[in-house]
Amino acid sequence: MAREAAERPPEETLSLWKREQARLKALVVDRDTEAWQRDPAFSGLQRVGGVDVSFVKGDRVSACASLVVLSYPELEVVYEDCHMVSLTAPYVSGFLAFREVPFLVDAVQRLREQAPGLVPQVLLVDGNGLLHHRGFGVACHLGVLTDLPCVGVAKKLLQVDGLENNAQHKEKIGLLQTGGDSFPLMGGSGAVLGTALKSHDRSTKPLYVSVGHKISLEAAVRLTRGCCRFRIPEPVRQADIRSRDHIRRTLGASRPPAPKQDRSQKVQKPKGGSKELEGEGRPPEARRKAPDPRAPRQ
DNA sequence: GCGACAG
DNA sequence: ATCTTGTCGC
Repeated sequence: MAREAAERPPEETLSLWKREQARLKALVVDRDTEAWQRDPAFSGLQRVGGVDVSFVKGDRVSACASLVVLSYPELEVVYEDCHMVSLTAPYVSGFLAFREVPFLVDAVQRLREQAPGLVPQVLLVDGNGLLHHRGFGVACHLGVLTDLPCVGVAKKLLQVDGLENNAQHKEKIGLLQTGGDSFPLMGGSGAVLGTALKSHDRSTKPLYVSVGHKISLEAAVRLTRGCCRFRIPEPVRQADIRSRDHIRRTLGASRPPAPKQDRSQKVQKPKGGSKELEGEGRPPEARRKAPDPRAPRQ
């Protein structure tokens, strides 16, 4: 039971998945469709969503899918939905959507039913959009299935279509100066597949932003930048933090004995109902608003 | 056998 | 993805 969530799918399944990706790819809209996307200050944008799926260590099928909605430009969480799910597909590079997207679509559906007024105007997705083996990453997949504008935000460069995380690439990264600086990721065909973005002043590793659905790459990059308090855009970061928290709470009660790790030295647990973290430990120049997302000065 | 490999 | 403590800096 549920072995399919752990084993690599047979080639036949991958073929079917590729056909599905090709079919849905024809429905992707890679340009701005909303008025706020064209506005220099994104005026009209009020809600940005973030999705993520966290996993249970040592369990190949249990996971927590989360969808959060943040106000813009304040970036405060106004909606949260964490749901434990049973995975049916394994992770295979290039097919991430078949593992995670069904649960994210479910979450969007629940939101549409329970709080239509809080449905986000755009979703930031952990993963790639057009920057993908077949030009149809998880951000495109979720966008097409929900008809919501989506942006792909990956933490690592997916090396496809000639893109490589080599010395030259690292050199360009080193040239990025301040938050908002970026450079295009050009595929072998000459088409720009995405953008490497320094999401804030002190961040060594860039974010790899690409179009998911119903948004232009330029707006996608500006929006991502506008959602960053730290390196990871707040919507995705909150979705991640909360889904992991949900797992801890859910597992904490129904989990065997703690493996009793004996560090015959130091180490002591806080042990209070302390909830630490969660954005309040922010830098000196704490912001009330997101950084001005207007086009990079150059 | 070796390198790659979003999450 | 997951595990994991401290540590250095603003």
